[in-house]
Amino acid sequence: MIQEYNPQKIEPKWQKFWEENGFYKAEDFSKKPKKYILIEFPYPSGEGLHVGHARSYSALDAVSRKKRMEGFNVLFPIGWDAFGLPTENYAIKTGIHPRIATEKNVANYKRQLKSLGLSFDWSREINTTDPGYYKWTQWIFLKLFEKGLAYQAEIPINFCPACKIGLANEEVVGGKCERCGTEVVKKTLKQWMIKITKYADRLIDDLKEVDYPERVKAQQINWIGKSYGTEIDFELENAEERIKVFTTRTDTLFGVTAVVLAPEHPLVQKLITKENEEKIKEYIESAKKKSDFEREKLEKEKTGVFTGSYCVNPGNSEKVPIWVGDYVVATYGGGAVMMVPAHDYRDFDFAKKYGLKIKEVVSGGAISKEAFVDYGILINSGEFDGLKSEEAIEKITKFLEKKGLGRKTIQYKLRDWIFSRQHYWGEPIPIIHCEKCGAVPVPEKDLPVELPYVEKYQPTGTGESPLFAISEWVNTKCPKCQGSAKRETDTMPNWAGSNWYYLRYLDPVNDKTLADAKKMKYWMPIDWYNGGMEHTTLHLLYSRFIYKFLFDIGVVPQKEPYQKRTCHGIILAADGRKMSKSFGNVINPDEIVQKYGADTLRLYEMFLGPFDQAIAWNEDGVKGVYRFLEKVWNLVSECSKNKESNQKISSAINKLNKKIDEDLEAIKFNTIISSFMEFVNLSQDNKKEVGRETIEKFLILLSPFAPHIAEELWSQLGHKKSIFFGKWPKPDSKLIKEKTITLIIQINGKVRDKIEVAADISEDEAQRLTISRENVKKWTQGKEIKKIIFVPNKLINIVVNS
RNA sequence: GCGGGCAUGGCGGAAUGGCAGACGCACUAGGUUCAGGACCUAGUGAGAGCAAUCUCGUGGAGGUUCAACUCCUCCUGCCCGCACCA
Repeated sequence: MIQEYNPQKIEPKWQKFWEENGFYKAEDFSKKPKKYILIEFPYPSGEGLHVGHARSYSALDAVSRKKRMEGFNVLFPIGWDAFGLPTENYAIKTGIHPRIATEKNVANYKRQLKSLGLSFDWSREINTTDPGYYKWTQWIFLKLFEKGLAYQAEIPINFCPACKIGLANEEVVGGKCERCGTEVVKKTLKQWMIKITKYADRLIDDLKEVDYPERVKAQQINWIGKSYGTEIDFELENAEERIKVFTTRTDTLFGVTAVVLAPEHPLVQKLITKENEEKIKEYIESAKKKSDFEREKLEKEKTGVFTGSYCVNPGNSEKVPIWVGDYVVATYGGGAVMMVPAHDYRDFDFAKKYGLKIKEVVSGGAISKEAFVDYGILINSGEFDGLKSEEAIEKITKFLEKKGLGRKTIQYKLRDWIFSRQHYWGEPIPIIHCEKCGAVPVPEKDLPVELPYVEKYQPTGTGESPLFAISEWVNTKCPKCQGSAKRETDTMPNWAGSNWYYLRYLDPVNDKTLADAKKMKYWMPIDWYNGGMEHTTLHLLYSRFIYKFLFDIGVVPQKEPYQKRTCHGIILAADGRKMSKSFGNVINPDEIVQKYGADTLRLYEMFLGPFDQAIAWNEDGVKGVYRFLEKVWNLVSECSKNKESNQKISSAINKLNKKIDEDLEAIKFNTIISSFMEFVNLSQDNKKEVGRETIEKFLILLSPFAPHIAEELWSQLGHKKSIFFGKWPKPDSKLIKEKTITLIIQINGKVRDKIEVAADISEDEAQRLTISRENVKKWTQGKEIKKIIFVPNKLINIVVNS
């Protein structure tokens, strides 16, 4: 059997063998306990698989393989999130139809994934662009519509002038389009919106029930941005309407010296007085032209204009001027704030700039210099003087409630989800617009509304979807009145398909329902979901919301889809930058597989460093792992004829066994790989003492991580059945215990000596041995021994006077 | 500003409060080789010493403890997310 380790030869052989024998098929309703292990399905881009994909897939593949060997019925599926902009942009550039491009890219990804020996259940492969799939994406939309959670609104949206598309807030990064980097502008369009805000509280509260990393929970909570406060009504001097402001600092009500409205506030037009009219209209126009990003850039330079009108402070009935300022966010808290310059930094700046009054109402600061924003004792606040801020908030709110001019309320930063995209390559929104009946849902029996296959999928440039130009598709009949009507031409964002894809894996070809209820009951929830940190406030939040909605309408069995979430760190190029074509620093996994083999790539990616940490690629490190596999190969050939292991080796293999069990649950793949290396190093130094049984156990332990070499050596050892039919061993704690240990001797906590002693040495015996040592005497001579601390199996510490 | 996290050799990193630097890379010396590479052996935190051994050492300053990379307080620097959110 001695031949050289040649991964190129053995890997394709076993990949074929595993696939042909259906090793990875998950069995519905199996009596074995189930494990649903999920990776975020990839977007099949033209660039091909990234080594970052390989990192998380290899790790979760190891988890899946190990769980199977432990007797679980494992579902580890794969599919394609294929709708969306990158493919459409690629198609526009190259003239290749997005459908063709997708097919090509999927085929390439598939080849690459298979070359890594990942144990996906390919029989459940899904693709979000299949009509049979997006039928159910559309069905979910109809349900949202039916329950009043999908609605249309004429709103100013973020618009990318390059992609010619509306963007959700989440897709705007630093004022720029997430995809192409162009500066985003405002444009008012009629958009489909989804009421995710209705689920804000539950999205926060139910985080208690799931096992997510702390930072993921914190980020979601922060994103939803729940804050408790008071809504206060400021009555107008000359009109019926009231200006409603939101504040968390109700205690500062008596310090209000102006009310500031966002330029978009609906009352602005009404409040403009004749003498100020021109100035204000000009100001509002210029504010509207500015993008959000520009507004943010000018953060320090606050601008505004006085409307000429006044309102009344409900606390002290003072007359308060009304201003317009673009630092007030239109979409939060009603787009109006009460300005308290003495106790808010922003208001302080604004008041200084325009010479507004600064009135101190909370003592403790030096308001002539800067705003005092901490809590304190109230002053200049009439009957509330002397109260602490906390009490004052309560009492002033009650006071306002009595007068009908204020109430406790809660505000969220989270906004409703803009669900329309003016693009071709997405799921058509299943709505028909009828002049008589309005927006009419496409009847369920007519789903899917198929995306027409056309030659012209370029953006129209007017902000309309390319579908708008396809008249034979657009013109249809109203399902209600049979009159002529037009189809909705916007498509869904690509989050739509990924909202629920994990359910489709359970029942990928069902055309009666999105997935059979019994199957969902068997498989859900997902036991372990790994993905990128960048999806925390996007896909992860959206899909939790959709799952909750599906739960509410009785489709899915629980409130939360993902029991445990982990996040992988991204892989950077060797130069520490992001891997990017433009930097020319991209590592293609194909090259590594060709040069070193899939097992090397898999182990290296796990060995790199902590799984959740961003880390730079290092080709020299790859070589180190390859050397390790060569050592494994040689070790197995050399030790296969040995009979039994000595005590040291059998202790080591059991320790390794235990270490893998523990570290896998703790997501510490890097230390698992180093433990394998340690064991091999030890075995190399004790070749004659490594018995056949130990070698076989070692191969079983290695098999989830480096499946090809393990399977090959297993078969070379004469086994007829695959190593993956082998049972995962349990560490034997009796064997782990060594007969002798190295007892550390400390004097005053410093290591001064070591002795080999029996592992079960008694405290008295250890003391006796220790005290008689020359090295110890040297340190204790002439000193009083105050205390001796004995830690069994570890150390003895002698405390002396210093 | 708010939230989350991190700081350990030349590098990536390891250490249930109990031998700091496992494992890998790089490097040095020797062996092997026609050569390059690969491989084998030994060494590799800093300083002192022929050596045994000793001193210092986990961003900084304190504290708790017989014992601190680990726990607590403060500070500094860096990374990630959010951000004129009232």
